[in-house]
Amino acid sequence: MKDYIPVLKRTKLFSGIGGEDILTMLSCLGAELRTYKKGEYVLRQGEHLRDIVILVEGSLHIQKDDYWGNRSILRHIGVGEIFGEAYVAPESGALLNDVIAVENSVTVFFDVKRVLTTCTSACRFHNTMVQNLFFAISEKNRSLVQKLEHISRRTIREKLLSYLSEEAKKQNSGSITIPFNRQQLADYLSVDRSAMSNELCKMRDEGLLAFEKNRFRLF
Amino acid sequence: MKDYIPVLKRTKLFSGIGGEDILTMLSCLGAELRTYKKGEYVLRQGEHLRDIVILVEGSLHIQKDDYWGNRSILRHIGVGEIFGEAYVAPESGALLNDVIAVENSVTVFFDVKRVLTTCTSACRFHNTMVQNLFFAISEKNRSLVQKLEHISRRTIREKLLSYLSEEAKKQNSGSITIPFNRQQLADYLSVDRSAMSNELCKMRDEGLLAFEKNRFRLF
DNA sequence: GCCTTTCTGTTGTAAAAACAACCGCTTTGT
DNA sequence: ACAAAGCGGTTGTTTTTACAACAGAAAGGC
Repeated sequence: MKDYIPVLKRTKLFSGIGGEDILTMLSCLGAELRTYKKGEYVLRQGEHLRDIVILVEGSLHIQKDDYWGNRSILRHIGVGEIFGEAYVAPESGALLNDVIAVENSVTVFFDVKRVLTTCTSACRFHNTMVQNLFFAISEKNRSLVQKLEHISRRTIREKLLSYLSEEAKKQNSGSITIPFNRQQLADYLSVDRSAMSNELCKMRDEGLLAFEKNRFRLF
Repeated sequence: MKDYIPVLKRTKLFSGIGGEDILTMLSCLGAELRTYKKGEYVLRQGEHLRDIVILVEGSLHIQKDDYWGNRSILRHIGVGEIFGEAYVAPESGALLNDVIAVENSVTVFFDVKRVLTTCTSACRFHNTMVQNLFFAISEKNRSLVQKLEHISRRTIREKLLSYLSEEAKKQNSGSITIPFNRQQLADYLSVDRSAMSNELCKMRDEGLLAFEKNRFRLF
């Protein structure tokens, strides 16, 4: 667990809390390290979640497969990101999505309800943590709205441009790397892969962008 | 302001707080009542928000119009619902959407940062309120995910069924009333109104559902 | 009551997406 | 090194959607 303190320190959840204190809190909160091989499930749709999870190594996809095997990718989780916060509230029902390891990954689980429900004076970081949680989920909320904006576009081209230009803004560069291959990007944008591939090549031929694998450059 | 205490008391934000205490808190937080006529803007895209807002009368739409006048409705806000929570975090940027009064409406604005940033021992409800805020935004997060699920469907029919059946589940009945007219529903689901109208009638003819105005019954 | 505006459904056409099948290249595993 | 699996691009066909234009019904204003 100690190895990951530097990562944890940089997460939104532990913002403003020192490394020493994090270690104390983790044990107090019953933190648990779990490892996954590529392709393994971290969480499954329908489960009830009692913990909040931080990814400390690897990468994950939050996704959903329907009856016919059509996959929809809700979001990509990178190192240092939190997930599961939306299901910590008492009335929140079962998980709506699967969480799956895209590569070998390591997570930290811990029972955030202890923070939320125990006497608030028990630990001086309770308040900080609740507030951090609030900011984290607030940010996730805004990013979901932005994803809705991409998906709401009517054509594949518009969806691509909406997504790629937001990534460019986030990464502060016209040259970006995305965490998806073609199929995954299509599943993320809810379009057909071949149609999307086609559109990408048209856009490239028109001089709108260039790409190689998962690196894109916008002009 | 007093007139709306019963409404406020039933909101998620003041859950677990008595009417008397709410009144005290409101003045302490600089709560402000604002009224809007049908069609007026409550908030505008690009603004920076310092307050959290509760709708106590009427109804609102959170929406966005692009350069060409295409409207996209993000969500409908009913009496007792909170909005703006996602923009209270310090690093959250400008508002991504407009908020507009669908009918004559009344809101309560108040500076929630006072709760989040002042010494937490100043008021015994600070912690309750931060926690309530957290649960509220957590629920909104889940509902955004569900909306993404509707929009992610590939055909208009699937989008309609996804949306309507979720409403039926929420309203716990096969017979539901939606807060949208046809154009608004189309803007909510990001499809063309006439195509949607067409599809609805086809579905009716096939015996999948029945409707009259904004009332729908699923079979 | 009458006029105007808004709302909903209808139709036809053009554009776009989904779907399916296939190919060559790369990566992976043994 | 070889076979198998995965990935990305291409093409043709079918389905679906967007778009535009219009008409009748309903609602709202004066």
